[in-house]
Amino acid sequence: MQSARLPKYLALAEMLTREIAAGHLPDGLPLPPEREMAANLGVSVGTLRKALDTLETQGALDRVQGSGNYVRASGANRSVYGMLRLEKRGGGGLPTADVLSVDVLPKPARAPAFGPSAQGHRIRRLRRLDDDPVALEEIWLDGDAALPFAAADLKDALYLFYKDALGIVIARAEDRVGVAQVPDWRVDAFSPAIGHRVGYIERVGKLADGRPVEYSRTWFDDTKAAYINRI
Amino acid sequence: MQSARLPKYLALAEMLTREIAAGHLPDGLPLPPEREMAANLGVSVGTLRKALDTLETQGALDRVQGSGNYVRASGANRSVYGMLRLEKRGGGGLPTADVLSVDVLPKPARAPAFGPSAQGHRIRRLRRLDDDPVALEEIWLDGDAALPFAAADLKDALYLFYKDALGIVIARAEDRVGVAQVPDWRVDAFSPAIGHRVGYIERVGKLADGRPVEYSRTWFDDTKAAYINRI
DNA sequence: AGGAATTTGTGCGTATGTATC
DNA sequence: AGATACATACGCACAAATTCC
Repeated sequence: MQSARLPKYLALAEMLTREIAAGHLPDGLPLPPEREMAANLGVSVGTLRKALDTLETQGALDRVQGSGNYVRASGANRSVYGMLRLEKRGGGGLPTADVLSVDVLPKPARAPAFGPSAQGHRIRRLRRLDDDPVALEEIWLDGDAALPFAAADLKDALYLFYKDALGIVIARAEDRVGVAQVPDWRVDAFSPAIGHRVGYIERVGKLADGRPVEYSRTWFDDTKAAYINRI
Repeated sequence: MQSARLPKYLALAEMLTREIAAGHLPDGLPLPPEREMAANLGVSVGTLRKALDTLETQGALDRVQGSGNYVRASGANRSVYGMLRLEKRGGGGLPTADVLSVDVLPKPARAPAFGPSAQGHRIRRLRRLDDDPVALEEIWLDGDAALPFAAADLKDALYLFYKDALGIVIARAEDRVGVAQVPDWRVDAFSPAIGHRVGYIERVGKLADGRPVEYSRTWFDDTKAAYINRI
């Protein structure tokens, strides 16, 4: 059961979000008219509009009838997207993810603090770039926000789920980058075997007021993907 | 400056939400196929789909490809929609609202408790049914959640704003229904004059755990609208 | 001030893909 | 395997808001 091809409008939205997050489209920049833009991108206006709608709900775009579409590259967008950013070794790559499991469990023993609760929500994902599996990821959210959520809620864009459903906006983060052993819950699609040493990132995500709310660990196949920290 | 006509797809979404909230469309009910439904309602499939998309993001509908659209009338939907529910005297009516002001102020003196802060966010609205002004409404949210929001964020569907932007889901509420004088901030469109006695509702909205977070007062023109408490 | 041009929003119809039954 | 039903994608026409002259 392999991750289905991403619809064109979502691929477009991801691409545009990436361009904005990377600073290639500066804040306030008016995009070309939709018809023109659609022609340049080789898609219909309707498809482009669905992508732009997605950007707008992310807060990355202002759409003004009669005027134009304006980039909003302010703070949150960039850092939220920057969260756990992976790229292909040559750069780029369309990010997707398969959610492997979602559970509520006691927090892991050696984890840094990320909220008051003793429980945490654990999400495990297989991350892909251009459909190629490149990393395993384990994300912990503090259990105090007793929001029930299912794997179905967690689509490709996790940062969207954070912002829209949970109201969480990760403003800052601290990373520790190193090497670690592939965990024992590795899945078949991910190449490196259990116990092998691979690139490893440990991250604590914090709200604007500094409170830590998220803890994540990522094991990546560094023959395929590179980790880029843009925050 | 009168409230603009609601687009067809939003009017449809409101109508369907209302039907679900009222219990006319029970939980689990499969809707007719989209083409058939669109034909019955006299709209195009695309327009219907935009409305159904809205319902899905509200959590009031499950859309399953190849299978059908299924009503989800569980808890939150109904009570959230039931919040401050007004209908025309004959029943029904398409609800909209003009936001008059949004401020942060000390909480009113004789208000019941609704959160720890001494400050509150006050929202004043003119509520309409089928564009006809039927009620004045004043909503207070606890000021502790220091979420800045502007009038632009408060569209017709306040319950959507609560859920999506603030993460607040009103699970229960206590009402006091009676008669009171029209407040001194009455606007011209609302018929009864300041000081006249009209239908009045005072409500405290509570989270699932019982904590009060919202306090509202509504003065309604009971020659035009009736108050329906469905919780 | 006002009208024309530009640009996004809404709505419709249709064809094709894909998941489910 | 076939039928059914939702998902995606395209294209067009008109409305509404803004901008420009």
